Amino acid sequence: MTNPTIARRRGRPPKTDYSVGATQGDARAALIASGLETLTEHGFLSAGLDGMLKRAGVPKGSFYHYFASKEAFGQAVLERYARYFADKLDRHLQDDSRPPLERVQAFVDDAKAGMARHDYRRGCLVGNLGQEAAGLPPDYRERLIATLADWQRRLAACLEEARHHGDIASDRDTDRLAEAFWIGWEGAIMRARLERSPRPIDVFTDSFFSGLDTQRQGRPSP
Amino acid sequence: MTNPTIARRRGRPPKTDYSVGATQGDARAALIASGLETLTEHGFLSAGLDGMLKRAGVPKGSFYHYFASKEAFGQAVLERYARYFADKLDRHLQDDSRPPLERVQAFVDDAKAGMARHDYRRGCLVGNLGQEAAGLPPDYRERLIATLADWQRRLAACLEEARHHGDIASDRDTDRLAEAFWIGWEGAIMRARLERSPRPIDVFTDSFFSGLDTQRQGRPSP
DNA sequence: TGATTTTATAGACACCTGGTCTAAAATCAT
DNA sequence: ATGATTTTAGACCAGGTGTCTATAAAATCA
Repeated sequence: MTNPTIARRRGRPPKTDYSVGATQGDARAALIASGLETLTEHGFLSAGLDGMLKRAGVPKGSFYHYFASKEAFGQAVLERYARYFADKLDRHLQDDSRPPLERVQAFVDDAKAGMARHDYRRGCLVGNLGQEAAGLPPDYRERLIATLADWQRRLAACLEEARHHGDIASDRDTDRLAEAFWIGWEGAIMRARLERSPRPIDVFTDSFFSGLDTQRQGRPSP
Repeated sequence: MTNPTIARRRGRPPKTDYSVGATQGDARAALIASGLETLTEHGFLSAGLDGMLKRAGVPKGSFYHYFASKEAFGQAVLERYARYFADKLDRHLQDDSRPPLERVQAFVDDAKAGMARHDYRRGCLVGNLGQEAAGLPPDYRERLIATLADWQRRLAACLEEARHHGDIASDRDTDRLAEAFWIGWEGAIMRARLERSPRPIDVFTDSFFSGLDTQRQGRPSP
């Protein structure tokens, strides 16, 4: 429990009590949680503040007390999403109780279950914002690129383990493989959402895994 | 040809000859061309009519003469894009002067050049709208799915040729390969736009081609 | 030719939504 | 009380979509 007799804070008390549930006492946290749901579903530009405020139970007037602007809010949400996702990745990819490639599959299954749980309405926030990048403030672009690079590093480390484990052909560049994974992943998430089906994710991951344990071949030359 | 014997109606005849690609006096064609540019860049929801009207040099009053609504306009643009893209696909994939897989690479190079020409600002309209599907009228979803299925058929036919040609392992399902291609393709286009670089497309296509000429292997079991 | 009918252009305007900001409310500290 | 601090209410304004009325253009009818 948090301190039972909370020292009453200065200032006007918040209208609603956020001490319930996961959003411990903080309208700001409630806003970010609400933003996560809305932004993964609708993206940034076409998402209205009103909906997120209502979902969080925070009055409109409060918004600019917690965030400088909608843009700043979006960045806060993105930051939180990146951390959440990186944690999920590590939880699976560093699970030493399984061989490396099984960990990757475990992550995929986890993500698939998450999409099904929300009826394929929510996508990847990075994918959503990436598609909107043209209309977003420039700092978003760097953040998105950096986030994908971060995920790529984490996956590459696991693939490198798999390579030493013999599950990936020794001449493959695991960093490039990880890069290819996230490129295709975003496409798969988008398509799964469009078709409201896990199939695109399966088709993509099957394709990815099937290309791992073979020596590199030539491609059609120009 | 257009129907030859039509009882001549009274009144000013409509300018319905929008078969000419150019914008010669045809406001409707100009609007769709303008919409193509804007929607491939910004998507549908966050694109304003005013910008497209201005770019087309057509006043607002004319817009609602040609289209019932922004939604109807978007569908017309999507339809045109789908045709344009399917034509480009066929032009490459049915080019009997080259072996099948080279045709695929030729298409990729064509698309890459197109992206570079527009400084990586424009993406794939299907990908853009797909990501926005949550906020779009329901008919869009079906259209988008159908369009991707159409592209998939065209590509699968070419891959099937490649299989008979010996460039794809005989036990591979070319339809599923084509499905995987378009899943990853949309991810690659999105990422290329984000990074303003052709690299994601290269990474993806390399990965795709390298997985073709090998027998199917097992994947990490569940 | 002039009247009539249909098509196309023109842009102002109504209406709504959405992001932003200022002033005030509600409480604690002195 | 007075002042400091935190939160909120609601006004404001910009921008978006869709509508409305007026007008020009192009063809046929009388």
